Amino acid sequence: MKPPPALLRSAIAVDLVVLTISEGALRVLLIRRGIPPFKGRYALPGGFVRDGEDLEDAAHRELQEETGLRPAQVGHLEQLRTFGAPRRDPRERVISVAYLAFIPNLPLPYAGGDAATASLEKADEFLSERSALAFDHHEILECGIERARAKLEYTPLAAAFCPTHFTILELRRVYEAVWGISLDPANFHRKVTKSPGFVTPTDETTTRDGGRPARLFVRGDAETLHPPLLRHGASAD
Amino acid sequence: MKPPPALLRSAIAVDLVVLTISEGALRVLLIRRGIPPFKGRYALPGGFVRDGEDLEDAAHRELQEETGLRPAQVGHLEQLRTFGAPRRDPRERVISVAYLAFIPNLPLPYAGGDAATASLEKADEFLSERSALAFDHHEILECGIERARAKLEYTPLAAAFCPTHFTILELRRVYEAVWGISLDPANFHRKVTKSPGFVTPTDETTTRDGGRPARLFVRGDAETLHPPLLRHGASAD
DNA sequence: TGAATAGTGTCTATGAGACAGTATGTA
DNA sequence: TACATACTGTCTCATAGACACTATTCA
Repeated sequence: MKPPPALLRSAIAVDLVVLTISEGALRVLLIRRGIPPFKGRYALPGGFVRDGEDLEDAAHRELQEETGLRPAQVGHLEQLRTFGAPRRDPRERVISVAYLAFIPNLPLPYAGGDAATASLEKADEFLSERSALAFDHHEILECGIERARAKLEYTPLAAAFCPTHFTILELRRVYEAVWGISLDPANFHRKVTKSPGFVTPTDETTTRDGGRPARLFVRGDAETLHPPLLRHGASAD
Repeated sequence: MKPPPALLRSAIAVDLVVLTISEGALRVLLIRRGIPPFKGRYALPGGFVRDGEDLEDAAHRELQEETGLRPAQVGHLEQLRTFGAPRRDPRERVISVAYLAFIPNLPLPYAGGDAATASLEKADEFLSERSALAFDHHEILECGIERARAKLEYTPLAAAFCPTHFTILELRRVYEAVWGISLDPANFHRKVTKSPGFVTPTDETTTRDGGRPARLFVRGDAETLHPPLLRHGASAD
């Protein structure tokens, strides 16, 4: 008789890929590690799940600890994937449930607590440098950005990067930053305003983007776009 | 000073949503539980991750234990989502990483070991009966089937339900079973054969589906379909 | 006035869907 | 021969993309 194989009992973490648009670029929230391993290296924010705490609650708690954002201020939060390779943390085995968050371009309320070293960095710089991040965080970041790019195709979640009232130009800038391409303003305008449930017009306008006053919209109630807004054929910038 | 909150240490499980097509219907592999809790109820196959074992390896191991299928015989395996609500298992907290598998319509080699009670059941029957499954397995099943339906739209993974050599009719039957609709044979044929990397023709034909001999195809090398094959407009059966 | 953006019109190319029609096997 | 399925042709409609054009603000 073989002895039964030892079952795993492990710590559970949540890691966060927090994305936002600022200065026309897709940015990701990173912290600089103050302790080994990977001391001084950038890493995704995250932490351990507590006894009795739901996974998504843990993600919201960590997000609030790092950014000060309460759940209602987060544009979108979804589970991304779970990373659990045996040696992904050199100290001990950790199963990490990664979450993906979209937040509007806000002045972050504070950078207190663990977050004294948190900053928003350009996503493409960390995508191209494979070993700039601690642990397996490069793989998690890749996974999160690819998910974000795909979600913009078939959901109206681009609006999660915008303030509650936004113009079509501001929405287009989200697509251009996330996909890294430029889109035709006229066709984009028609597509978005004609897509049922994508955006809802208000009777307000703004001139904050310059030029002729633009109508302000709020998020629609659709969960998916039919038909989708495909990046495939779009012209590279 | 508050005491630091207790961190979670927990068992890690993998649960499997194993889908296949047989007799024209989408079916899911279920086991009948022999022990409490939920004794006698249907459940998704699954088990605990071992010390030092990778998550995907654990999924393959469980799949082989339940079905006898070696990794190479599995059409497709991907991580689905992680379920970790505090009371999802009434005995103790378990974090379960769910996987989704597509397997061809094979006579399952054996039903030994844990799998003495395993069977392939019609998916839609268990989708509509919310409390027919143990634990939160109904939610996991819903998640898996929705993922499968979506994946057929923008990937060539329908072929993962087929034997290595298949006809366009057989591929269409996969779509019809998973989406629960009927598709126009002529348009489907053109769409699939013209979509780059979806299927690769061989020089063999078969008459196993009746009628004029049909060309046999093998899976192409594309990972995604451009443009996708959308279920949106398709006519309900 | 010119520069900038908003928003509409319109032409073309592409693909989906409906469905007719031809090809080639089995019973 | 009847039939079943394979596959192609063709028509119509919807949408994407290119791009011209008008509208409305600010400097």
